[in-house]
Amino acid sequence: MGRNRATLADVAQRAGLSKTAASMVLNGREGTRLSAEAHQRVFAAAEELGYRPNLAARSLRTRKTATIAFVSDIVATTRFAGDLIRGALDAARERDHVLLITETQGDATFEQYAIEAVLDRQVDGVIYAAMATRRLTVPAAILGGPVVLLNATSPDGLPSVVPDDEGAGRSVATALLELGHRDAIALIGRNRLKEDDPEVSLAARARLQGIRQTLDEAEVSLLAECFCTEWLPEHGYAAMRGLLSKPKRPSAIICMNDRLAFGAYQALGEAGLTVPEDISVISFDDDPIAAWLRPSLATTALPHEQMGRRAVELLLDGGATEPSLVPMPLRRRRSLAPPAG
Amino acid sequence: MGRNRATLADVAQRAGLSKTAASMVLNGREGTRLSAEAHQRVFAAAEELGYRPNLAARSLRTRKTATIAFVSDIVATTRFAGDLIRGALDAARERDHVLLITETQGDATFEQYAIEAVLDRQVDGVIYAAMATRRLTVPAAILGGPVVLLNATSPDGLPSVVPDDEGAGRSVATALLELGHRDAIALIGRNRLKEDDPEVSLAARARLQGIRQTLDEAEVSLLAECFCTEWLPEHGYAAMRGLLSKPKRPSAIICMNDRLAFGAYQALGEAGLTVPEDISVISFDDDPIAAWLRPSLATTALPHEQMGRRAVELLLDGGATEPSLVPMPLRRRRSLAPPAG
DNA sequence: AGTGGTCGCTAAACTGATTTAGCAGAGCAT
DNA sequence: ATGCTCTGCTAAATCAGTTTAGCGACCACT
Repeated sequence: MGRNRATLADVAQRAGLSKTAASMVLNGREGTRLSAEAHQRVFAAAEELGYRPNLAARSLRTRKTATIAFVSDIVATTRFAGDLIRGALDAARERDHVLLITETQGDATFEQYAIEAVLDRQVDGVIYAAMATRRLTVPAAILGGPVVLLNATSPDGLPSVVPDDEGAGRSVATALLELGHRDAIALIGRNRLKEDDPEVSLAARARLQGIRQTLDEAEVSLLAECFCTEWLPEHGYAAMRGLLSKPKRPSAIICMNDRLAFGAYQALGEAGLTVPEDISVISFDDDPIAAWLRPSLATTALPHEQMGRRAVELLLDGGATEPSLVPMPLRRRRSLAPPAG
Repeated sequence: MGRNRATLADVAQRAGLSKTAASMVLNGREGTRLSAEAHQRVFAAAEELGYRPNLAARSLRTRKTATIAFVSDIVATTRFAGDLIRGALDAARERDHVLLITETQGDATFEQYAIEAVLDRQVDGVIYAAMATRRLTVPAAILGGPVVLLNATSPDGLPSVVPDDEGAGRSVATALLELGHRDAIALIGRNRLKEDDPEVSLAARARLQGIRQTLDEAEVSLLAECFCTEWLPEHGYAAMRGLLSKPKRPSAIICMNDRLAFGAYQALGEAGLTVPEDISVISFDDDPIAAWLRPSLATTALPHEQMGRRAVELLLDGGATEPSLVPMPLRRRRSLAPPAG
């Protein structure tokens, strides 16, 4: 890989100058008194030789690698991981940095290994990412340098980037109120574990709080709240069937995420009910299936790409230490209508 | 990041030996004649100081970085990218390597930049990945070192890893034949562009070929073939409606991917038809939605994680130069049944 | 006694950059 | 002629490892 690349010494020699001179010219050092002609010669030589500095050598001296570690618990599970990475990648490229990616799989041994691997490579900073928004404690080993938490917060008061789930809760509730829904709004996806343990999820509690607050202000209370052990389609399906078996049929359903909503759609379809004429549905995440459903599902988007970007910006450009809340925009789609009759 | 780490010189000093001795002991060099006691002392000193070698310094000398570049066209678009990366990450970790990830976004400028960025960092090899299985030409710049194509092939005869789409086509057709489907099998997702231009897709042609071959051998011909401009749910929906409007109703549908199948499900649901009692459906990819659908969708899985793993193995351990075909296992699910009546 | 070999270890070179310290020559004033 | 400053540039140290070449002590053999 990249054998026989020209070195700085080659450039210097061709320009008839010292390595020192070449280095200074190429790095655009101010305050040096090299002649305009020397500049010319160095640039020309570098160009002709296709010179590119050896970053290993440079970072040995400067202790900068222009490399950021992206350490996450699980890369694969959700489609969103890719967006987080892509956003980070973009912002990193703009700053001439590159991303070293590792995965801990939530395993302490792997985490230890991952941290050592990136520290050994002298990364300039670490983005510690979680795939589900939650609270976590970062390993002490990485606290020696800049760290930003992505989709997570920590008790250490480290800079962090998280989605504004509470705001999303408010948007969702407001959207329904504006359409005239009031006393027949049901919620699918309550979950004690997610709501009560910040190390499992921060989203559940925040979303619920946003919804509650908005409804309270409008003096509306929920018709029903369904608990689900997981937020998967099958649970949404079961919850929706449960709701439909009750005497009072809801006019609108809020699902805690799009997969639950997908399950709810299935139950509604089987029951011969139409979205949104019979029942409106709104949800969270903006999973790709939301746009694919018929009718398309209104939801609040998790801005993963922006979050990844923001994390890199915080890491390299510095900035606020309080958690950086990224808004979750409401995607208005076909699944919303005023209540029937 | 990682300031005041102990250096090899520190270890050597504490052990009362030279840097040379310390280096040799820690690298487990054979043929050196250092005493057992010297070994002890070095290990002890390294342990006590928590010594970890500075990989920048090491790679300056050895020209090895234990780092692999993972260059892909698009990281985010599909959920599968994560699996590809995860597999690669796993295999890399097992070999004490780490992944440097960059994205070209299909843009020549970005690609140029990405390649330079990774070559500057002296990576030991490059995995050049495509998100849709296709043929491509790799930039000359990376040919100086080991390269493996992932989910792609190239005219240069570089080692590559691709899914066995033709085999998947055979599995799919065989599964239907075994259930007794014969003259009423329809296909959704023909697409001239994907089938004819290997730079767009290799999957479409291979899948089609596998299906055709198997059906031909059984002397069965397709009832209908629907062309779709894209492989998205809406196109599957439209195609399915088209099929249902014809006099002879199919007993089974093969969709070229799961998203098309999702659309087909929607159309079937609206038409009041039941899967699999009225019509069986089978497909390709094993997108997460396949398992979420009701009834769950039979499909052939794209083994992305295994592919990522295989790519790293090929790169580091060497191996066959002919394209490495990774089998696509058939996931038998609820959407299959013998033809009605 | 001289020679050769093995043992256990080290000094120094080397990798390719950055950075510090400083040198030669010109110009100017004293 | 001397001292001073400024200009334009360079030698050498440095970063933290790996690797080459070889040194001194000890032993065996002739």
